[in-house]
Amino acid sequence: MDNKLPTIKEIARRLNVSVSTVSRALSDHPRIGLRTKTRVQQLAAELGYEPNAQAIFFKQKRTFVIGVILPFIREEFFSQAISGIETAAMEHEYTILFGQSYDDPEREKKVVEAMKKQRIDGLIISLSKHTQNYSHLLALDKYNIPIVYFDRVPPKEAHKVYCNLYKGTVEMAGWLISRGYKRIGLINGPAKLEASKERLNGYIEGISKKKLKVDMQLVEESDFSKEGTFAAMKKLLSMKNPPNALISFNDYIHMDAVQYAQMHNIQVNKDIVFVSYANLPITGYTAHPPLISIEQYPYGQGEKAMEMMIRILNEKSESEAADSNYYVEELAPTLVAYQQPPIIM
Amino acid sequence: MDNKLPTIKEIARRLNVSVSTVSRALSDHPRIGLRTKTRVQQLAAELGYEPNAQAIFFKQKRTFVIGVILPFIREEFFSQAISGIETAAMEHEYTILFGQSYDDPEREKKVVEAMKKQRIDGLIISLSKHTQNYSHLLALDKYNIPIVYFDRVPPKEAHKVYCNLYKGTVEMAGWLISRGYKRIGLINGPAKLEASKERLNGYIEGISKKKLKVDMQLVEESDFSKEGTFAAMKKLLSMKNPPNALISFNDYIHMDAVQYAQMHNIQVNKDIVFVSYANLPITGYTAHPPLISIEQYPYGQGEKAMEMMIRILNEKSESEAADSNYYVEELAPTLVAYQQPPIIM
DNA sequence: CGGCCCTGCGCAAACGATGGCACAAAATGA
DNA sequence: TCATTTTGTGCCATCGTTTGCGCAGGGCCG
Repeated sequence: MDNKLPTIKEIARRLNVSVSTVSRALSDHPRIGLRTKTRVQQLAAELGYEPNAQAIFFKQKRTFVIGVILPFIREEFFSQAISGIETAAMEHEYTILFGQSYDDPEREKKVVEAMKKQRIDGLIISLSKHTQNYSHLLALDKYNIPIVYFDRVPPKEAHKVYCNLYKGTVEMAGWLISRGYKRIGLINGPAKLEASKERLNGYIEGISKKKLKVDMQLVEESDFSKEGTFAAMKKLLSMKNPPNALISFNDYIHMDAVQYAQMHNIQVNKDIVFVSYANLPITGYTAHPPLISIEQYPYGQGEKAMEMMIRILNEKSESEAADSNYYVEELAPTLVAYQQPPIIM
Repeated sequence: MDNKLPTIKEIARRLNVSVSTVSRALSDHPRIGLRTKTRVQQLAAELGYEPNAQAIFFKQKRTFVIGVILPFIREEFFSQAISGIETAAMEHEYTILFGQSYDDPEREKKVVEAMKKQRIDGLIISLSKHTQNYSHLLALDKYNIPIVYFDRVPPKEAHKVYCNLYKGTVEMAGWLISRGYKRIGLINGPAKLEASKERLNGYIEGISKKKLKVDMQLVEESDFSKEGTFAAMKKLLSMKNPPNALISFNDYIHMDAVQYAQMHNIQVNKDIVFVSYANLPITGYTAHPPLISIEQYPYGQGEKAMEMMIRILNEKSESEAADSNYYVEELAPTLVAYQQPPIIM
């Protein structure tokens, strides 16, 4: 009944050697005699000894735990991202402490604090949409906990991995225009979000580049709710000259927009061509996936973020010295076509 | 540059008191004088002292970390489940160590071992589909790490939370039959899975109960791949007397089955009525969601699993004594109808 | 005024493992 | 044969925190 876990002490006691000898024998220290080493290792195996990581980490001031905070794991983008993170972590013997912000800065703060308490070695985070204040994240600095941002990254200097959606949007607009779609609508997110600005700027640049003029009436905002998207669609569809192509902020807005269009007898991808960001597998099951999508490589972003983190941690332990420069990895998004649209004009 | 984190020792040194006094002052011990207490607390606040959870947990042999292992976080069922788990955990100041098995027993084992190394306080797991050997999980017993199984639970005695899909399937078959659908197909998972057995037994019982005879030709298996499901569909549709209703193992198989049907000019939910398990939100965006679904409350299951875990941990610390009986929470699944089917006959 | 209790605090052990240093015994070299 | 090196092992401090116990000084009671 005395389920005493075997410790290094226990082994030492039984073998009548000191704990340090056992410690060294187990880590194959060259100064330990072969006989002793064998005896120790045998008994350890027999007892099923496993080092107490807690104790080691405590002494070494590392936990081999990386915190990961995402807005919503239920969004496929993020569930793929965390899979990339996890896989990279396992390869390097790190584990993942998980938390969601639900796009709520308060919750984000709480989660960050809980993780700080646990003394994670580093934090990988995709910011909540509404995070403006970074104090909870800056507080990690004091604890020497590096942060790698991914996907939803802050504008400031920092370690980060992200897709340049500005460029992607420019390309997407160009793609549509070159196929004859000149009235391109955009259902964007709330204007103050970085993610919205990127898309809008890309949209404007993409259209201007083709010598067309931008009609801001074709740009609407959604607050990401179905109602918000429906309202945006209503405005767009009630125009005298409605769009014949529509860029949606992401696949979720895309799906709601399609739903609205269908309810109003619009022929999806005929009357209006729908395109979107993300390229999530689920859209493949929907009746009308976006005609083209901007692939953002969530798995790859996650993987890269984790690898960046590990690089940072290794450098930190190598040299206490200055590491004042930041790693930035910008991925070029790719246009993925599900099917060819009719070329008009 | 000496970013020394404030420790209890540092405070003691500065205030010329002993560390124990500081420790007690911070935890509001009654034997510490008001003056000292205030001085300590003030300096602690000033230095931004935060207790090193690592150290405390190390001493107390608890980490306040619960491991969570899921097959695939990208399945919405599981992403909802982990949200329930996380929320319940936060309420009780626990954090979540996350890992996926990808339905691979080998990987599951690795993840379990990594978590054991981290000395999690408990493990919540939804088993990999193919896990037959429980040795890696039984090994946790030695470390006094309790396990709560959820959703995919083992047949043996254990702490568990799950939906009784046997009952759900009986109901679902009855529902179909009472609306005139008497040739009910079933695309099940591999026969050796517990989850498949439940469904099959429910299917048989549900049909027999209505005094109909079971036609095993209507039961096919899929290995969960699109190809597997397509093959199953092909067999079912090539029957002389094909089914007019189809139960799919889960929403993912359902979606593939619908896709196959559409490719073969079957009128979905007319020629054949499709029903499924899970009731995931994404199916709402598909062209043909299942007509009815068995709601399995993933969020609730997750929440309950975490609460059960906390109960177990609390009891363990209260009494070292026998806790030989297991908690089992069986949820009754609910039939959810998206739309009414035509009643035939 | 002596014994007793309360108040306020410090000492030190403990948690599990690591690693620098010391030291004895054995081996080597001159 | 003695000095020196090598080899194998033990001692002890350390990480940050908690906690049982001890002890001094003051107040109270009889």
